Amino acid sequence: MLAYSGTVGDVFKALADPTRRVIMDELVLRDGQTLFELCARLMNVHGSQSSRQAVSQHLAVLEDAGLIATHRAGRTKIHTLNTEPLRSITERWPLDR
Amino acid sequence: MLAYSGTVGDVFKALADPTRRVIMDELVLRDGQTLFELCARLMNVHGSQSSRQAVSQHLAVLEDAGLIATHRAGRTKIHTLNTEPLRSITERWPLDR
DNA sequence: TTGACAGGCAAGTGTGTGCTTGCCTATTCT
DNA sequence: AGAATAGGCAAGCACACACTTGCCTGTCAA
Repeated sequence: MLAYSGTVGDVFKALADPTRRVIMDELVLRDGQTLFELCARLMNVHGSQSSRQAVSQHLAVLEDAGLIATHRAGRTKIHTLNTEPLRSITERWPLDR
Repeated sequence: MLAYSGTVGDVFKALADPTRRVIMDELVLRDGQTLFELCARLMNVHGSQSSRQAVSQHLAVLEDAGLIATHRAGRTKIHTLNTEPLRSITERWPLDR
């Protein structure tokens, strides 16, 4: 039971940023990472140079769009991928013509 | 054989705008429309209030992203939908987990 | 309890983007 | 030929957005 307030447009706006797409890629590789883990992996694995605050704001956008879910574990925050909103894309504009 | 110069990110940026999504919707309903036809239908059918120039610029963005193809017919320009770039979305972040 | 760790909040900045405005080219009709 | 039609080009404006900066809150270890 996921509770996110994103509209359809928020999904596209969220994915319009290249850094946020890389975050999605990284969560596909390893789901359930914290903010610091994501920061380190974005730098080392993906060559991104985003600061912690920048990544944090990107994660907030992705969460508002419903593309990731979060829950706190102690002093860390676990980010989990949710690709379900992407389904509406191919449903809206069918691929087979 | 479609020739468009759009990158992956252009597809998302193109779909991040609500007016452009409505244009896509309208082209699903009735493919191969001209600029003026699209302007009229956006106003009457979809309640949009975009000017001719605004719609024209939106169509250019969609064409750069490879989401529509165009060809001239006399003094009109026919816009044809192409949903193929959308396939890369679900391929990049698979839906079934 | 004190310090380090993980993250959040809010204001300010600079670039990007959607839209308008004004004028231009090309094609069709009478 | 002349006028109307269909669309293009380019400069300017206003707002949105990504990012920084600085400081604050909560959690764990010593």
